Amino acid sequence: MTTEEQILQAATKVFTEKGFAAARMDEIAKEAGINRALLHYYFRSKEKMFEIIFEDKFRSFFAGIYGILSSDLPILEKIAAVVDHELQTLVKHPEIPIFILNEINVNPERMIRRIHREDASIPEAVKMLDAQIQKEFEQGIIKRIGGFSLVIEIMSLCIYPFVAKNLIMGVTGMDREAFLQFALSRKQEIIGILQNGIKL
Amino acid sequence: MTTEEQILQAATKVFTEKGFAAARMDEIAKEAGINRALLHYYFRSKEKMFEIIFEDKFRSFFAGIYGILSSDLPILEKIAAVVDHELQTLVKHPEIPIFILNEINVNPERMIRRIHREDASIPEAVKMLDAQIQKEFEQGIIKRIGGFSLVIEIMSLCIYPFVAKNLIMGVTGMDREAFLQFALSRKQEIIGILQNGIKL
DNA sequence: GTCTATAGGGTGATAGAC
DNA sequence: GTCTATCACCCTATAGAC
Repeated sequence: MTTEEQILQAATKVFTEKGFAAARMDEIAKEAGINRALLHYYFRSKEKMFEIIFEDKFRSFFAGIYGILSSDLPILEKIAAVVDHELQTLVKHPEIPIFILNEINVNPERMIRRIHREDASIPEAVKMLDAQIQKEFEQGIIKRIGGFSLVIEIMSLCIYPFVAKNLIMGVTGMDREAFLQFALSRKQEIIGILQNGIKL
Repeated sequence: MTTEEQILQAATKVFTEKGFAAARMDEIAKEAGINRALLHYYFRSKEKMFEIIFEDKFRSFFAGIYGILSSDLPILEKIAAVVDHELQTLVKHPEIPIFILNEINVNPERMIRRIHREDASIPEAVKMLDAQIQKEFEQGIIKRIGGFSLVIEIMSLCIYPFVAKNLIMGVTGMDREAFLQFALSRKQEIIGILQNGIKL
């Protein structure tokens, strides 16, 4: 692994654990096993490093979802596919949600600007979903619901446990492994709840 | 309002907006319209101030839920009551979830210790819920489900939008008022989804 | 109680040797 | 490319006047 990759890996760990404000360049350097000055040699500033990592995490989290949302699966199957994909991603990267959501919270304007620059596809995906729901509703397959509400419900059920991961682990005494297993075990339950909610 | 109250109010605002690490004593002092030194006169350190505010927020968020969870309402009504109470609290204090969850994330051990000291009632509430579900299941009223899963599902559907508040507002263009209205408007939908999930 | 001034320590960033 | 040394700033906390 190159030094640059070592640094990025270390920085990813520290930034996702502590957030931008509490992260220390010194800790990143130690984690990477190199000197503090070298971080600046490769990435110039803490801010630049953070931006690279944030965009990478943001993309890796939302990539794939649009593909599924805009596929031509019938809505009930689409729900199952999105939930499946979401939980797979979350189990692989359990730290992403709180990392992204917290940074957006600390600095909403900057983060929203960045997201808009990166990715204007969320509103479009919701529109397409609305159209599909309308169609299947007219065909008498499902209830009429809002595409946006549906997306929020899917996200809520999938993502929230990961946002509250440390609270859940602390309260129940689960370790990391047990938590991930618990999160995955809810898949069919979540899909069932969502499908029940829109089936006639 | 006394100086102490002014400080607490200002500190609450800054801590909940920025989190502990990014919050600045100077900003709190300016917000309170007083001198920085006075913060230390009243509260000694940033940490002490934070602890007071964190515990207050944590309590005000969970207070009331146990009462409802351990009441003798049938489970379907209990769900409606919890969701109603939760959304009321969230609309009044929309900033609490990400504040609490993020601080737990940055410093899990310390926060979990504090929570255990404060409040050991979550596991008990879950146990009682399990017993009630078992009873109503045997009476043929509802499906058999896990009390813990149910609690997670309620929390997910109620809390997640508030955790993602700034993302949702940024992506949709809603302002604060519109967001709160949207969040409240989901109440019946959430209750319906949850009740459907356990009705026979 | 409230202020000004400043100590004291940490943190991001840079200069310069190798 | 990688290091040591150091700068310059920021931030919490305290001392001391009023």
